[in-house]
Amino acid sequence: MSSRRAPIRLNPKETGALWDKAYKALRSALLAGRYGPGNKILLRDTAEKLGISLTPVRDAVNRLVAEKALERGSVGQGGGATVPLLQPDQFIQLMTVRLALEPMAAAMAAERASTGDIRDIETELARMKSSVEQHHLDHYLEAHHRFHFGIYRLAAAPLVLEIIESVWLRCGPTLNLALPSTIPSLKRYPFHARALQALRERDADAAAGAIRDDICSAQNEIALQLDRIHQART
Amino acid sequence: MSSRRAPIRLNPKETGALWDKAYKALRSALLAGRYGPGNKILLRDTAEKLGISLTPVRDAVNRLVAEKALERGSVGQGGGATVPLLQPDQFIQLMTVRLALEPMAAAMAAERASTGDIRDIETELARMKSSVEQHHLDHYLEAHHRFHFGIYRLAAAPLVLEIIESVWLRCGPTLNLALPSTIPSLKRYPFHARALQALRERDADAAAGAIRDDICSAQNEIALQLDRIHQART
DNA sequence: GCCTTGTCATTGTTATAACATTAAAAAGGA
DNA sequence: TCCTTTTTAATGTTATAACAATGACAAGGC
Repeated sequence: MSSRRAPIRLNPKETGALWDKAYKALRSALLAGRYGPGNKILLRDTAEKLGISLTPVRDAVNRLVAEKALERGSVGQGGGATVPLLQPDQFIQLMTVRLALEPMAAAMAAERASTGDIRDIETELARMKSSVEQHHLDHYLEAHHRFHFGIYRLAAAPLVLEIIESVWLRCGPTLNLALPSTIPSLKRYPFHARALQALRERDADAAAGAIRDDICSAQNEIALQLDRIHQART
Repeated sequence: MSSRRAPIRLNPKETGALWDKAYKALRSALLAGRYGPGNKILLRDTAEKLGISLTPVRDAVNRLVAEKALERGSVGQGGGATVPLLQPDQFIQLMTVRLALEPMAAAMAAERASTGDIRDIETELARMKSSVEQHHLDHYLEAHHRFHFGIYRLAAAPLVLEIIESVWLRCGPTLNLALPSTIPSLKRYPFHARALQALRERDADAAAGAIRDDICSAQNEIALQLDRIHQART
């Protein structure tokens, strides 16, 4: 028998806890917009889809509920967790938090960005542009996410990054709900370009300003859509 | 056989989910400082103490881990969840987030505060003062909490309030660790008084400034203590 | 003596089954 | 026909037992 060290994994992919697998599956489905606001998530359904038992799925859903990415319905037939549809004023509140945190993170990033870092951000911006031109909504959203977080990561403040991410997770589905009707045009390209330029110049104030304007612009655009949706549901 | 209906509750108080009972028990123990950083929480121990089974305790612990109020150890003998002891730089990051959110909330509060609201805040400030004079650390912490959140609640932005609260929950145990050695003097009384005065005058900028200075002052004071603690543990 | 190695106790994880609860469908009566 | 009551099926919750992983400790070889 070989030494006990060398923890050979006969089944390398099967490492890790099952609830984590369920958590990641649900989380990425949420971020990718595969679930829209109001969609129900049933424990038994999900467990069967993933080929595991109730318990780890329940753990994963509970965790997402704790992070406010999901809401729990009551038990019984109408049970299940649902993706929350934010009220317009709740949406504004989350955007207000973004407005407080993200410009700050961008400013911190501008003070530390290396040339290589900036090249990565450029890549994402280019990807956003081409995704829009080819009407690839999914690619656009993904690149948009990576553009923003590529910048914030440079702030070298992982806890701040994590809090920003949790706010994105909460607005995400609502944003995606309102987005398809308004084709993601290049309307906000100037803001992103300004942010990138500010990074190049190590100009903290300009970086913060560009991100602030970007968020404000998005907020105005989406809030209108949201109001319309909520009126229609009355 | 009697009817299956008639959901008579022999034990009316025992309604509600068990995991919620466990969650509240652990959370309030944390906020009260009964657990300090580094303390371990074992599932089977806690389950036995509360007289329930493993599952709901596990749910509660997992939720607190999701909220970052606890950290999970690995499985096995050394398992269990532990109350995190923040590294100095992590502490700074959380304070940075507070610095971004709380002055903003205070500014919003100043624009809406009614006379009755302000009277409530005054009460808490007086309570803080007398608690310090009588060296009642617990009372001081409680009043301090209520003073701040009494203000932020006036911003009428419950989601923002909730995010601020989650940051407090994360810094809480670490703050309590460093606090006993530095008697909570009246050093920061002027900041609190300035905040109150700004509320009276409906001066948003002044309110934000007072809260900002208060947080900065606390950050400087505690960061020093934290550094000392971490050096001692090396 | 010291290092390896096997065994064991401890503890989180998962699966399964019994339970409780709820909403919707079905049945019955005015 | 409509309202009330009963039933039923769907679904989250909890308990329990089997499982897996990890660290500690003791036994044995160099």
